Amino acid sequence: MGEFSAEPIRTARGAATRARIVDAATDLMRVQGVANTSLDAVLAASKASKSQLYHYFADKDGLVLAVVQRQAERVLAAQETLLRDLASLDDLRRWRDALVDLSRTTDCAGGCPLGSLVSELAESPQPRARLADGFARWEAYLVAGFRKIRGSAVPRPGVDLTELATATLAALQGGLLLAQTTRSTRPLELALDMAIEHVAASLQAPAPG
Amino acid sequence: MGEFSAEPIRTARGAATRARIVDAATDLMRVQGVANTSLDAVLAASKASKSQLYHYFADKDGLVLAVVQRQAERVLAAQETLLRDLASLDDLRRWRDALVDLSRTTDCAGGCPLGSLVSELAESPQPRARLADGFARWEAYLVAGFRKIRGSAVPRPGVDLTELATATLAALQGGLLLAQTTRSTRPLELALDMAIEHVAASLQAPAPG
DNA sequence: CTCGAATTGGACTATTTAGTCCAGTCTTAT
DNA sequence: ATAAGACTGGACTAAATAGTCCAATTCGAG
Repeated sequence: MGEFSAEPIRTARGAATRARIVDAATDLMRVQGVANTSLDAVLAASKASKSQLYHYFADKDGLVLAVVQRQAERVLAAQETLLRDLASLDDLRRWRDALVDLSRTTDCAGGCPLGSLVSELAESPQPRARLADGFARWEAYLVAGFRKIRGSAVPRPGVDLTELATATLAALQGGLLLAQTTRSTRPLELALDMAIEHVAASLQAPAPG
Repeated sequence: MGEFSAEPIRTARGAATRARIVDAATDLMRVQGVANTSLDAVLAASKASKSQLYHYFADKDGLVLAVVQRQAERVLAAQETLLRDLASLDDLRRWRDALVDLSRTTDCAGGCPLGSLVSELAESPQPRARLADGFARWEAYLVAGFRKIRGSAVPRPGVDLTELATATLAALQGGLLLAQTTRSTRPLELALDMAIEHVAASLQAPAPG
């Protein structure tokens, strides 16, 4: 308990083995869920052995923790790319379109790789904390973008960019969840459009009067 | 496969047994997840025997299907009560407050009883279809409320009440997911406030000019 | 009451699963 | 080169789990 792995890594070979296991587990748990992915399946997919797995992880919970971390890194890296140059509302709309396209190409299956982990892991303290951290970093990317969108305009009083990002991320997550359920990108489109309108209205100059 | 249960129910006693099993399974799967709830645990909680379970359900998938149905009924009954008399934006805000309070009293744990089932079951056709149906009925309640809010006002062109309901439900689901992750009701509040503003703006008379 | 059908109890099986263990191989630093 | 220790292969165990089976009990209609 409390350790990230049973043993620290001493060699590059060991690090590669560990990464191979985590990557395979991340892929499998993404499509099958955490509880439905057995360690044997992970070992088969990563061509590793039992002793390798238990050399690097204390138990399945330890592996799951690493998987959460890995999935967060994947999602955040993708989002960082999409959001890095965000500087206008049109850029935000292009971000929306990219997410919708991404969802469409996977037939809306799977939902958000990070969001899907929540219902299975949110009652376990350590995974929950890492998921929360992942979402917080995601929000930070949005906040940075919103700041650039607002630019040098007069800040509208009472508008908190962090809260704007939280609402936007909620719309995204809920949109993906409904898209996954209905197998249609429409809920995602509607939710993100609502969020973008909300951002646009909030970043405008104070209403006259 | 394809059957709701292994056997039709012939007596009231049998119906009661079946209901007892489904209720216990629904409770357990709500807090532990579907995959992490064993049939033995369901039987212990419902004080039923193996043969009773397999008399009424073909297999675990059959039971899960009944659980999805049951959970949808529970959630929709609660929402129907909350949304039945919805006729104004202030009523909508009270609905928001009720959901936030509900989330707070459970310490934001568990998320939405229906939404939490999505990530575990959305890749199985029958459960997914029932979840989609549940969300559709939920949206219908919202649409009915929005129609009353709009009342006899001039309909703003291009506003689809169904789309408004979808976006609102997405905000709710995403808000609950983030609330569950961060153990704070704040994301839920922000997401629902955004949705309500969006509804208010959409149901207003067409902007002048 | 009585028979056939519905219902029930619970032992039993086959499989899967997480986790253990140890002997053996590779790496690295000296 | 060589020893210490990192790393690996895979057999093994104990527990949990889904699902089977049949004898026993209860119910409802006549």
